[in-house]
Amino acid sequence: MAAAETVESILDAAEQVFGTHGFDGSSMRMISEQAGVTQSLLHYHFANKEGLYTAVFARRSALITEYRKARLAQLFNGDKPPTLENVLEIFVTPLLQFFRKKGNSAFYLQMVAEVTLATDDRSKQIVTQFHDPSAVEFIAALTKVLPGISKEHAVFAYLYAVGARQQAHAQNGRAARLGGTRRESPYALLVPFLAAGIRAIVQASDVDNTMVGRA
Amino acid sequence: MAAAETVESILDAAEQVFGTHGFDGSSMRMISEQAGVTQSLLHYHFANKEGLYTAVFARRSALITEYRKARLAQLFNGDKPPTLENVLEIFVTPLLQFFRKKGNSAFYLQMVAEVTLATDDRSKQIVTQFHDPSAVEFIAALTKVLPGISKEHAVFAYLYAVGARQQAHAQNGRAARLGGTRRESPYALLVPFLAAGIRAIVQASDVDNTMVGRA
DNA sequence: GTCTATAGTTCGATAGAC
DNA sequence: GTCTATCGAACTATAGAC
Repeated sequence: MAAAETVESILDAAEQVFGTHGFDGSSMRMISEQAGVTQSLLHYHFANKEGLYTAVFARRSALITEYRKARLAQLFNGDKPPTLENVLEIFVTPLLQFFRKKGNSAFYLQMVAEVTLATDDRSKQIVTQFHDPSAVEFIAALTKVLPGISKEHAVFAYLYAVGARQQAHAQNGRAARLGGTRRESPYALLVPFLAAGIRAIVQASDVDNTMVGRA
Repeated sequence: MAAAETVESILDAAEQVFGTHGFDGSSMRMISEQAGVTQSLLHYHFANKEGLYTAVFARRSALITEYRKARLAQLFNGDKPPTLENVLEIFVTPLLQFFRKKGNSAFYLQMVAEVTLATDDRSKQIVTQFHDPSAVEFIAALTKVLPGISKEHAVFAYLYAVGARQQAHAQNGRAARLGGTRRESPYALLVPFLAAGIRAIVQASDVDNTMVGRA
């Protein structure tokens, strides 16, 4: 009956190993050793490697999506009219409170980056099931704070933001290599960067609409 | 003596397979079948899997870096003073002319995205050797067209741009899924988005400098 | 330079004891 | 629920013929 804790330990280990080496670079043996259990126990609880991989996303995504949804709802039900910056702050803030082990948030973000960029069916399925709901929320929020933006441009704005955020939290040491000293958080500039960039997209939308209106 | 053409065929096949399945998801067998040669021939020409992987980057990177370096030099030696938009256009333009087979540019960009986000030593080594030189060029160009920006902020601006561009050319179908109809190129909005975002970073730099001056 | 054949390792998954 | 033991497949790499 201590199985619940065992399952959590396995998921923690899987998160670390999958986040570090990717799906194909990770083996069930590596994960079982990291978790301190035998390999067959992984199959008992998660059937196969793909099931374990999916379970890592399933554990986090619902909580995170609901949390962000709640914060956006709170924002739009407040007294002051929400700004683009308010929405983007919810978007870029790392959600450390959902991780039991320090450092696992970086591993999970690495896993999200992998499936977001990959083209295979398994990755597409995971993004569709676990991450698109949150994306839809943010795209809707963007259209609320930016009435001039088109649906299609809001999608592009969201995807650009996803990409910039991925590089901001990349743990590969490239920023330090390119920039010498590394005193500043790459998050500090992200919100002003995204806000100005997305407002420029709105202007492009307006120009397009105007030209369509003329034609 | 037709070996040169054979080597190119192998590299084309490796580019496609590595770009589609990643380093660990690709096997020497898959690549040899795609190239229409035997597996041992891959070892004869490239010693091992890592050697073949590295060779794919080596074939493209020098040419691309030199091409961009030349276009930037041409830009800064022209009559008109270059704008941020001029620099960014060179940055976002896909370099189709360096690919023998149609579609391989997408595979190569996928490979670049993988090593740029990964944290293992092999990926770091490849980025350092083959992509950082081009990054240094762009960061220098940014500091030229934006005198107020700090070196560190220019690095962040460059990395944000890398991330946004990666999502813009992602071939995973997510934009279509989130945005309904897909009539517009995700590249069209990228330059105005990045230009406005980076100018916002410059303003943040100026504010920082002012505050440092006050303290 | 290109092939066939295979050695040696690691993998995902399962059977069965407790 | 967790373990030991192992099977069969797939992998990287190499030896050796031509």
